[in-house]
Amino acid sequence: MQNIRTVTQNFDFHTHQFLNHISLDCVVFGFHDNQLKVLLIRMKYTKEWALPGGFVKEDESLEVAANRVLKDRTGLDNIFLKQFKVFSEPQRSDRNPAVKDLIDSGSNPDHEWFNQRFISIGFYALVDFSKAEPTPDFFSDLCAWKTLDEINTLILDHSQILNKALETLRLQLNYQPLGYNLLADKFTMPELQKLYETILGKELDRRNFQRKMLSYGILNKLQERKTGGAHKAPYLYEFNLENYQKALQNGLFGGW
Amino acid sequence: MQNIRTVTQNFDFHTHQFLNHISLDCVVFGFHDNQLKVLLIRMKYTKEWALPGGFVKEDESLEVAANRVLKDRTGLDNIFLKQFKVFSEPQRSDRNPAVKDLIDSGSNPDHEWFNQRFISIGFYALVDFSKAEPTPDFFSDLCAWKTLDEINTLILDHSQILNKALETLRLQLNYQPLGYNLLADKFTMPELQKLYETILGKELDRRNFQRKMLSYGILNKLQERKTGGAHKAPYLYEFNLENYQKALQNGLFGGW
DNA sequence: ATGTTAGTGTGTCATATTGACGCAATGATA
DNA sequence: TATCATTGCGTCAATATGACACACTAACAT
Repeated sequence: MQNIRTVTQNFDFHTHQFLNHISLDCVVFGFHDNQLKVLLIRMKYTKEWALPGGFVKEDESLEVAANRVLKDRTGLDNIFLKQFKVFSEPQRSDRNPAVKDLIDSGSNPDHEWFNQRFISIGFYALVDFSKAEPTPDFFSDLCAWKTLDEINTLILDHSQILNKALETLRLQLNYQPLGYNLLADKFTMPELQKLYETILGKELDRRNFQRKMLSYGILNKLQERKTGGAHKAPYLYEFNLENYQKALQNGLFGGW
Repeated sequence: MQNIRTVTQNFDFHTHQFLNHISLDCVVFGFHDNQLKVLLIRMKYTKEWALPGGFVKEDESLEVAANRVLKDRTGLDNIFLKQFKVFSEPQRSDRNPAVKDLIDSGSNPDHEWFNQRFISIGFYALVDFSKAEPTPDFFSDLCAWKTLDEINTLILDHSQILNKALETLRLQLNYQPLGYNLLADKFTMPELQKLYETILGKELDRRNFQRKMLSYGILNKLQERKTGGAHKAPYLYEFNLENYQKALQNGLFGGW
């Protein structure tokens, strides 16, 4: 019987042609002022904006690593997180020439590391805007929420990652509930609708939205109303956690 | 102004605590005899069954690597491929004790490599069963199609990967067309329906299925009928490629 | 205090979609 | 030529959807 030595003796493990660098990038969504926001960091040296991210330790799963990164960036635990795509184009780590010069200059011993191709796992996260405390990391001097239209160029392929995250979120809206992780505990129907509209990028009929949303059975209507607004006080709702979880598992149906 | 050297001087790049091993695993689906089949390989040394997979070269994207792997396994180019999840649990590379002994024995210099945790990107692929030529790789002595109920234990967490692929496929069925990559050029409505039923794991009403499928406008009905069966000869259909592509892009609606 | 205004709660109605089923036609087999 | 399982094509009630009407109310300006 041949042993594993025989089997593998011709296989070229040790040339390092298969040693890849892994990172993860997080698209962190929050909802505030009836607007969808994304958490970004600004690089210390180049002042470019980027998605928060990090590396994966050898004893961590990606999910654990992403949670660690987001705990660092927001102070929050148990964030709603989902892998959505891996980005691995060989050119994805190519910087624009000006930035590359900056990095290569100063006889920096780490520029080799920086110029490697990283295979990056994209996560999107949904967090309660009001509870997050944006905190920069080792490479950045700023961490802040940005609305989508405030975001111009991002580092590397991060714009592409952001767009894909949005696209994924839009798709998921069609077969799973959303809102629990983005809204306060109590919220109004118009607030929930605005959230949906912002993500979908289109307006929805107020009355039909309510009908459909209620039909899912994931909301508890409260007696309380939200006062202080300039108009008729809307009722407050909360999610029915039990049914919400079930709906996450089993899926909803009907698109928007 | 601080330069990048200052920025990174305290960051521990070089401990290798961030050097991960990457692999990819493919769940290759085919359809034959009205049954869904999955392509598996059998390991030379341990005789365990596994999903076909491979490593990613430093100048390849994941997609290119997966195409390379599948070209090797099936002889086919331009296979329909989709990432669906990354598997990264630290224990995922732990083998069962008996197998581990086999691998560690024989003073095999590569057993360290084999016992590493690999972060593996899961792909699923849809291929025309009749055109694929299953071919084992360097580590395997057999490559063959298996129906789902013929599959028992797979190596490592490959069963989990397979299940997740199936689950993903089921979900995708709700918002994108399927069939072009799995069926022959011409096919009958009952064949298409069987495909859907097999993936969903439940039966569908023949007449309602046809109505819904036709409503998508992705089929061309041919004048030809399929003879040879023991009963009334069903019409043949082909996919309307233009509309099929559009539907892939824009999505369908309504679930099963 | 009163009217205005914009946002809210609730309901209606025509139309489209869905699920469940009927029935005649057909092609190999007995 | 009869049988039988399967196919093509259709019906109908129930349900879901999209578009819209109308009354209500909290804050604000006058």
